[in-house]
Amino acid sequence: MPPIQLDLTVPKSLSAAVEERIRDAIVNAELAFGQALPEDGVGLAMGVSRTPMREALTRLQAQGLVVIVPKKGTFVFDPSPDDVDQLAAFRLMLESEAVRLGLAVAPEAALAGLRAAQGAMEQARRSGDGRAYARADTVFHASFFHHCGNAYLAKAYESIAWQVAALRAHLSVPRLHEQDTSFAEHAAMIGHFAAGEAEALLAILGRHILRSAAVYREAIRVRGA
Amino acid sequence: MPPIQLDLTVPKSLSAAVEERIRDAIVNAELAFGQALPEDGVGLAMGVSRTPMREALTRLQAQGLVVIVPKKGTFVFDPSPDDVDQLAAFRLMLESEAVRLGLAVAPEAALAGLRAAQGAMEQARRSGDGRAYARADTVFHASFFHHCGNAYLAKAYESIAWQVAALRAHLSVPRLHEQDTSFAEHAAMIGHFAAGEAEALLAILGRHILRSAAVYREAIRVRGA
DNA sequence: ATATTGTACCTTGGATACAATAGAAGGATC
DNA sequence: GATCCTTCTATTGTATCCAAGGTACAATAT
Repeated sequence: MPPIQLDLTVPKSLSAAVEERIRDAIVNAELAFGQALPEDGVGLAMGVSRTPMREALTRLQAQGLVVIVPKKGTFVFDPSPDDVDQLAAFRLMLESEAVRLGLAVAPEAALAGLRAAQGAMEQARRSGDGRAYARADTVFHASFFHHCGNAYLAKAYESIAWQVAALRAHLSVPRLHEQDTSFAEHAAMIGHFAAGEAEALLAILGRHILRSAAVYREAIRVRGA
Repeated sequence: MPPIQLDLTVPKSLSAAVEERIRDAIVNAELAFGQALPEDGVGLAMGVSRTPMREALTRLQAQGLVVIVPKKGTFVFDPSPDDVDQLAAFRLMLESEAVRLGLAVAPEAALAGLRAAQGAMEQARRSGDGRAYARADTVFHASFFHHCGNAYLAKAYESIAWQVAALRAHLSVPRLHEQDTSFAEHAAMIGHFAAGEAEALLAILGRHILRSAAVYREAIRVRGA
């Protein structure tokens, strides 16, 4: 007899719910960079008290999404152009390693994840849903880490992935040309991954990441001026 | 008239103090792997209430030093042999990149840090202070990150450095031969760093890290049996 | 007019009380 | 004697209260 499998939505704690909600708000650009987040502001609006709110903010700080200034308050992170560059460089390092490990450890599983994400991206593109495209983009890159076999590497990526997603949401200029280039690059990466051609893949990945970083840096520079 | 400049030691928050204290206890092997840390246990012994204790534990979880199980309790992290391997592989990746960046960005400053740490190691070795040697060892490796010019890379290292230190303290067999090998390797790394010989340095670094990982893995395997 | 000071208000830091849940112990029943 | 059910305890999750630090603005003295 096959084992019974039931889906059970575990009642997540309030602090976890608040954390997710605020994170969504940040990565979906509902909250502006630098926006203040008083503990009794957002929390009371959701009907929770300051305690779970504080926990949520503490964890969000660990994810780099908010900055807590002692005795002053908590604010949505506000990256400088230099931050964007450093973030991209770090991301490129992590993702390159994840690609190499994934090819060595579980190429089939990783490839399946990549193709699923690509399918979602294609669908989003056809329906013109920019937000869905961005989500699928996030899933695509996360696939490398889900199958790299190193939990620490994956955790490190998690610690910056949300910041990257937030940058995408805040600063992406919805130019169709950009999306075309991006989509083509993803397809090319899948091809190289399937063929086991690590170096060719990494070359595209590097261009891919550094180009988007340049876009974000410019957007921040202009906005800051 | 020049502006008045006075040093004032800012009293750190209770939660920060508790966090440091518990972290010290873990990395100095005062607490065993898997040891339970109820919120009202350690906290009350230090005269603080559960609130700062909870905050401290939350942050320690982000540093990988404790594991919080919902509704069950908080426990000192308890790495498996596989964890040790993954941790070492991740650490090697981070540190290799830090070395490359350090050589490119601020070689003099990094070199000064390395030499200072080496001095401390030598002194600790002469006085036979194993704990001081371990601390200096930690400082040595941290030097690469303090001068790599990438805050995200440095932060990622921080998120695992304490775990590495804890492994050292819990599992290091104080064999003099090991310390001799370690000391010689550090010296060789400084030499290669000063000469700008990245590849030679990285070769030693790889051996250095993977060898200690092998020691820790074996120690955990034996203890677990 | 300007610099300083007093003050009100806002925000976080910490403590305590209460609610909810998981796990263990113990007893009753078959 | 084993098993199931109950109860009890230990621990975390959440709410609320008080204290302390920080900011901004108005009042005041020079």
